[in-house]
Amino acid sequence: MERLLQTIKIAINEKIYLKDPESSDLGKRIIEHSILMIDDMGFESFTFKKLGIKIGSNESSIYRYFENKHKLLVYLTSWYWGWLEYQLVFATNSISDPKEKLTQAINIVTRTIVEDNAYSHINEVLLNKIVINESSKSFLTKEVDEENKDGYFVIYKRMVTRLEEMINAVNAKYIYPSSLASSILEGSLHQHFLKDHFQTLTNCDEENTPSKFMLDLVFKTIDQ
Amino acid sequence: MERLLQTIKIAINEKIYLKDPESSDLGKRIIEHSILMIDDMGFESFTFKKLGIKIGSNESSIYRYFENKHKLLVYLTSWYWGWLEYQLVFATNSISDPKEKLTQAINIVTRTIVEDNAYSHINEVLLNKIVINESSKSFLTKEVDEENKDGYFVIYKRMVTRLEEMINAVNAKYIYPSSLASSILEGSLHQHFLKDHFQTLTNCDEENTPSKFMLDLVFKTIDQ
DNA sequence: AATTCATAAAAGTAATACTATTATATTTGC
DNA sequence: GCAAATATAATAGTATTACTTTTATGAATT
Repeated sequence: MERLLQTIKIAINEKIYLKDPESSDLGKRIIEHSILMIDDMGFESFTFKKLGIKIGSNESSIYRYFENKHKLLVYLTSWYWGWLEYQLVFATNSISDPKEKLTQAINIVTRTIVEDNAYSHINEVLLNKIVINESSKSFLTKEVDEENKDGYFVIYKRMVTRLEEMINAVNAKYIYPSSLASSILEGSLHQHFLKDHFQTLTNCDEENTPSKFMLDLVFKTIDQ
Repeated sequence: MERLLQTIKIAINEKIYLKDPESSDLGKRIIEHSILMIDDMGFESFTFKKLGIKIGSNESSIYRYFENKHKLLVYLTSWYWGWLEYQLVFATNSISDPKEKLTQAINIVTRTIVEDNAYSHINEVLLNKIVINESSKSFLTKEVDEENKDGYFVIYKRMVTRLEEMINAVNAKYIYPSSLASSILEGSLHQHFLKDHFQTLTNCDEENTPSKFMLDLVFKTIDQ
């Protein structure tokens, strides 16, 4: 993406980490290799001990950055949504026609991520895969209400609100704008998952992308 | 529900368990109390050791029924979908008008579950809560393809196919019937979750139910 | 040169997720 | 009615996880 992004830091709620991983070389290596390892072995098998061995550091040093692996997952997904939000705003800001704006927004948030080298230590393609496969686990917990109160999910919620406002701008009479907005995000992640693992449960593939499915669904729903 | 259900056993793929929990009193207590405990403490905190203590049995005895707690979760969700499938077929079988049939189907699969005493040891209300809060964890794993090949998710897939066929019967020209069908199931679980934890991300509540949202979405999408 | 700070190393703890072995109680088949 | 088979319970043990604590070391700062 734009060079501009290289100078912009995605602001993550400070409660999620103990020490900002962007503030040191070790912190960046934690982020870089946790993405590679979670993608490779899945969140359940991933441990701080294994990560420590991989980055030639000690388990206890990683614990100075994140209380536990759940918080690391919350951090990674927050970063992803922050990164995507930036692209959403950047790409839609100058569009005045509400339909065109919403179309572009849906394209951005539902597309398959391709290489982006704005942040050298973060592989956005793999991070997108992690969001598809693991991010539900960040909020499907008994602690969700408490963590929500502490602002762990603000960026995600802001994304939904942005989409909701764009839906409203197209059709102010539609009575489920936030349900539709949240469905665009979760639904497209789910269709991406299905196309990789349950092809019989989706019509989405390389040609009929989740983006096309969602655009068709959204505009038929609100545009009448 | 109907008494009929009391005599019908929901058939679960035998690979999911080591010994059929329906075949013994201990097995039924395992199912009964695992539902109560997973609802109460969440899947992460739930262990076979704690379950053993609760039912006055031993951890090792539970391991003779299920290899691990993941398989127990797959069993519980499969049972739920089998139970819901039965209600879906029962309630829509005699309807000939395609639109009315699909309407009824969506109502059944998206509604809030209320008490049902057909199976004395299974609390369907709590099981529905578990499906909302935990069932994604049954397929968001590194083993999903292997388990899918072994038929762990057949009942769920059959449900999606049934909905897909009903969508086709209303509009054979719609090109995303299975994506829409899978979105009805996952999307409604997600809206139920949001209404309990993230009210700002949904318009659904007791009045504007997920069923109404889904009916509106589906018919606007395919009915034109 | 002294202090502080970040990281590393090592050791320890409680719990988890099992497995294995043996004992006991119950059921069933002849 | 008894032996054999089966189910369950009890006990103990293992490797790993998810941490915490303490101490050491080196690097940067004052």
